[in-house]
Amino acid sequence: MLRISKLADYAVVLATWLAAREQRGERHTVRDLAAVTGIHQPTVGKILKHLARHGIVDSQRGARGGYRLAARPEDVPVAAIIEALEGPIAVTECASEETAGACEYEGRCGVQESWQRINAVVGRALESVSLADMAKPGLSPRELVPVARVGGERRMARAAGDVAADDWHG
Amino acid sequence: MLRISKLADYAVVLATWLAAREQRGERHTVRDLAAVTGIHQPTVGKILKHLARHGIVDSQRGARGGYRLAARPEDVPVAAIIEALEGPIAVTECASEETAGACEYEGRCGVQESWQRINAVVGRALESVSLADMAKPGLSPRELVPVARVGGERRMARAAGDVAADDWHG
DNA sequence: CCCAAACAGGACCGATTCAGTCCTCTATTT
DNA sequence: AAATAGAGGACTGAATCGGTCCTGTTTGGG
Repeated sequence: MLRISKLADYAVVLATWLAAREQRGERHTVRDLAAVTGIHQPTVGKILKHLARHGIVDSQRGARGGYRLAARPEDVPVAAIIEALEGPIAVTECASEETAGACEYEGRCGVQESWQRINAVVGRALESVSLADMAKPGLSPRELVPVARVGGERRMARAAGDVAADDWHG
Repeated sequence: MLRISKLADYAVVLATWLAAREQRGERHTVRDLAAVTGIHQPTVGKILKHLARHGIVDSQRGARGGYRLAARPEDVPVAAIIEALEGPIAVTECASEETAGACEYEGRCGVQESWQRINAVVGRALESVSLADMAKPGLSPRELVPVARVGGERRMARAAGDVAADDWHG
């Protein structure tokens, strides 16, 4: 699967919603956000607390309090949202600096360095998409190029970059 | 985390090992592979059965049997190994065609299309790295470019593609 | 000054998923 | 025929995760 957690998924939805109506710095309460997104209120609360702790949203307590985005939507990469909920992005255990050394096969598996590079590619893909990008769908919905599999020819150079940078803002 | 399963991780290690000594089509038994990689024998067996069912390795039963890679290492993307163990790569539930429609928020979340594109980027990153790439570490270990986070400037165009295609085979 | 609104922080449990093992069957070689 | 080796699937213990709840603390309004 290589899937992000549900909480992180919800977090992106919530943050994108905030990004879409980031007007005059208005705050939105957990109750309101739960109502408009359909996500259960306690879960919304938990997620926003995480985002606030990581400086992605700005919170205010008390009556008339609530949350709003702490930065401009263009400046908040999706990767930051995911990391706020799940910690550093690491496709394998040995791919991140934090958990490197925890693998018992380290040193003799021979693929650690390769994983670190794959991880960098994935991380940058997520880093290259902002909340502003998430909020405006439908720009150049170009048909995705079919990809060769086992036994096929050498594969597309730059394919990842094409989608991440060109397609998106094309 | 955004992490692949341990089984998929082991699978890549095993397949890479096979790729590294793909000579004269020799076969390797589960016992031997377990011995050289340090992974427990039953686990190695389970993984190779999955890889065989997906046509990634070629198996032969009986005395003098064993496994070998079914294609040239350059033609086997890491993505194929992961998919053999975990199913289609899908960063979120709504990102893959198979499980699309299972999300109760579908239609009103507004980020489904964006996720599908992110998923395509990640999938291609994994598709662009072959077992041959995994087997030869150390080619152009260029320092990774630091990436701007929340509040930073607009980010690197083509970064993902640079790493996936250029750095790796550069 | 007090009450209500709203977030902060963390404990907690139930369910799901995953890793790992085992058993039986089939195929191949000697 | 016997030994070797994979095929296929069932099963279980553990770890993780999603979701809820409870108790503070802060803020604004009457």
